[in-house]
Amino acid sequence: MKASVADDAATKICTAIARVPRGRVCSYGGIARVAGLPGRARLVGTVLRTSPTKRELPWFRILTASGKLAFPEGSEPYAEQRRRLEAEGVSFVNGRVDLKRFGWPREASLDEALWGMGEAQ
DNA sequence: AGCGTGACAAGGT
DNA sequence: GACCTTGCCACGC
Repeated sequence: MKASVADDAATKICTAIARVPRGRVCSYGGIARVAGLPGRARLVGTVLRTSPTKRELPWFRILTASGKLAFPEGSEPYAEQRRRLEAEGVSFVNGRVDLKRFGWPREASLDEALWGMGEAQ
């Protein structure tokens, strides 16, 4: 099978996504940072879009830095993601999630998250 | 090999 | 906040 997305990077990204706790969310850029790939938010999107293993990941806990879902409002994917998030307690206000409240990692535990990945500078 | 596209983000207006 | 512009870079054609 084709490794597509720089295999290595994809693995790191998937690992990072898998770490987002239930009832919490993380931005694409946040996942990229935790994965040790700062500035590569789009790569996270590419992985989720192309990776066949996404079924096993909490892909619905990933959203944009502004707290909005990446899918167009009204689309089926949007509905499913929002349904899954609300099912685990993540609330929406005006179509967006308050990252200060449901975001992960929290500022205080960012270091810990990076250490866990063994990617801290 | 070149080019448009995209499940993004940060900075400026 | 909303909108634009620029940076990013893997993918497909």
